[in-house]
Amino acid sequence: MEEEDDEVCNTTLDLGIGLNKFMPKRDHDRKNKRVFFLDLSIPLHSSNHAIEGSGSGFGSGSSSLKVNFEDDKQASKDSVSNGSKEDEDRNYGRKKLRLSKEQIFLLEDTFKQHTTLNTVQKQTLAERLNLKPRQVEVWFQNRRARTKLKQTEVDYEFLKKHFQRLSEENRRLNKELVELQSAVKMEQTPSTPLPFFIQVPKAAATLTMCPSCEKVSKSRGGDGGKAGGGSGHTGGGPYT
DNA sequence: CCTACACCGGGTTTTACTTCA
DNA sequence: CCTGAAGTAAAACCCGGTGTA
Repeated sequence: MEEEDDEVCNTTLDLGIGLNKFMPKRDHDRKNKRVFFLDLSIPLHSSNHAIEGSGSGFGSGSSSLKVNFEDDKQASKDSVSNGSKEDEDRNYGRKKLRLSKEQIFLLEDTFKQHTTLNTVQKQTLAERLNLKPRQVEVWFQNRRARTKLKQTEVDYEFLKKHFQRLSEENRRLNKELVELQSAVKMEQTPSTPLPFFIQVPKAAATLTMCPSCEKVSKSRGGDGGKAGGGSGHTGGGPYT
């Protein structure tokens, strides 16, 4: 609604060639309206503004906040045209406005209080910032997008670390599992020293298992159940 | 139900500015 | 120091979806 007022009733006189920066292309395209402009806008950097008050009284309608754009050179340069020939020469087409520190301060302050604005709040804030409601609206949209992106990055980092912890835990548990399986295997091969004491039945002592092929066979009396060394199976050298 | 409108999120384009070779 | 290419942040825009009167 306020957009319509902004654009249809816009009194901007634009001498540039191409799209008027005060007429969002979106609405122009969509509604195909013919709009005439006579720019009577007040320059942002008129004189000696300053943020008076924190802006916390936003929306109350009794705010005394004023904005100083003077010490922000870029804002002065790029904000709403002051009607000079220089600006007119540069302002045709899409021109990106650089918001001043003071404007951003108030916008951020308002954003902290509420991340979305109703029509009245938007209008009020736009007036206090000497911006168009559409600009305030766009700023809030972009600000929400930035917040969401930042939150996504935070979430990603958290999940990444969580994944690393779980991977580490998984590795540790796998290692433990292998060790336990190995211990169980050793339990079945009494010829090798066990990591813990197990009383082996005498009958079992007569059995030997090749460590490589895991073939269990009855040992001959003379060898005394010697199965270690890994070479017993292949013959090896004569024991002395 | 249909329509017009406002608003929003997501994505893209454009521009101002910074960094660096 | 100057300059131009590359990178970045953010303003502006587009489009589709949704809620509401």
